[in-house]
Amino acid sequence: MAKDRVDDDKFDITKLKRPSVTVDIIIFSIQESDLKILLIKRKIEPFKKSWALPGGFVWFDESLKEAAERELMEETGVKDVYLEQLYSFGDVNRDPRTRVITIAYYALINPDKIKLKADTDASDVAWFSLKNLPKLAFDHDRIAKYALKRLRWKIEYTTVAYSLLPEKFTLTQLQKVYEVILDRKVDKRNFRRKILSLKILKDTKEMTGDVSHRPAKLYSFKSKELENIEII
Amino acid sequence: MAKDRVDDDKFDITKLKRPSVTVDIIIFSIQESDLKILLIKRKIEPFKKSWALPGGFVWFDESLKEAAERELMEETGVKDVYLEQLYSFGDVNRDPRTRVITIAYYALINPDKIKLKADTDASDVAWFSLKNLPKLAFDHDRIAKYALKRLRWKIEYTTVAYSLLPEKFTLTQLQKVYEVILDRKVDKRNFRRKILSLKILKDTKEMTGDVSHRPAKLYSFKSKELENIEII
DNA sequence: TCAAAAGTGTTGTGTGTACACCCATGT
DNA sequence: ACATGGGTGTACACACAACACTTTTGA
Repeated sequence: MAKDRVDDDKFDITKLKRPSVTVDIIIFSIQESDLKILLIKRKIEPFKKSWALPGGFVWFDESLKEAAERELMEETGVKDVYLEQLYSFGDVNRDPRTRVITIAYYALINPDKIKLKADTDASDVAWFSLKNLPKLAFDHDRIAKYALKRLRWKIEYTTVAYSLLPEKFTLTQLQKVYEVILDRKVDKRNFRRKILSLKILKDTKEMTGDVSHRPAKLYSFKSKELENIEII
Repeated sequence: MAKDRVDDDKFDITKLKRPSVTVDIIIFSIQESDLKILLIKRKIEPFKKSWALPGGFVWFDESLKEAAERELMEETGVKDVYLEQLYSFGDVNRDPRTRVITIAYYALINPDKIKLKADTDASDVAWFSLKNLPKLAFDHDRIAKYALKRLRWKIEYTTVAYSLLPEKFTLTQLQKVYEVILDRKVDKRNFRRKILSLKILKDTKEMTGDVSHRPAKLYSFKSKELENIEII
């Protein structure tokens, strides 16, 4: 056993038969009070006409994160959004063509940026509610499920919620983000007391206008650094 | 942008210039009341004679986890231990030879299994305290640091501690696991009250013998399934 | 004046934290 | 008898959960 220890160094690493490496991205956003992800309809086999996560090969001269950023830009036209590595999936037969290992990322996009989706062809790119996903290509169901699990954790224990909201937002909007992601109602008074006690919000001194009910205060996050705090 | 969407399908994926893929493993165990990891001294360039994490190439016909299990077996002779994917590291120049993406795993080994290390050559495989790590090869410092962070989180919020202990253990041993990993003292009475209230331990009705002080009750975990509970 | 969302407090319950002494055993 | 780790309870502070009505605006 010990003798195999340096096996790696015995290979000519330029000749070894190598798996392919891709990145796939789960792009989350909140639209119509619902949590959605972006999917793409495949045009070729395998899984032709199935919906799949956006993704593609990692180039030889770009890092994993750069590959994910590039894919994100290609699919949505957005950049500088929250993007975090999720997990790597490497089962031998997850792609029927050949051995493909994928590094999954997830992105959070706020409504200000989403307008850009208009320039994609609506018939083969679409947002789907997580409550109503079609059967996805490859092992993408599993990946999407895992991403949702991570997002739920992340929103409870960090300040990522800012990535899903516009710069300025009301406490009710913030609460809705929590309710939609966690898929449960949250008590308004307790939520407000808790979130304000964390001192992570800044009162912008502005109010919502043009609403046919009482205007609400607008807040923004003091910091866009991701902080680890128990939020809810 | 949208037109690039199916770039992946335009490549002949058997010919694309591909990064190499390895797995590296951070193998944790508690020895001499200290948290240690297993390192290997490199015999060839680059980083010849530096200490590095055990690892090696992912074969074409094995999953990522199988590759990690194989490496673990090769280095330590153990199997059926706690093994979890940590993160994937893919900076372009992390290996000076060529493009190498590594999927890092971490393993937790209990003292019952560790005897096996004897059959490795002591001069090029060794356990190092995390408080006293040498400078590691490649980006392995960063990987080890990240693994420790994950382990700290994991032990606070799940029942993984069982993986670092023998089948039967005393409450003091369990507490020591927490203290060593979290690197802080824990109050004995509060710890015991908390851990017993979680109902995850079973009283084996046995006691430690042959100790020159009052014997202690031996406990075991009711379940070896990993449970997500706030432990401490 | 109505509809719609904004905003606001109190109380009970449970949980975390701080803290010190006696017990059982082997040498 | 002494050294060593095993084992136990209480009090206070704080956080969480449950719960309903008044306010402000536009239509």
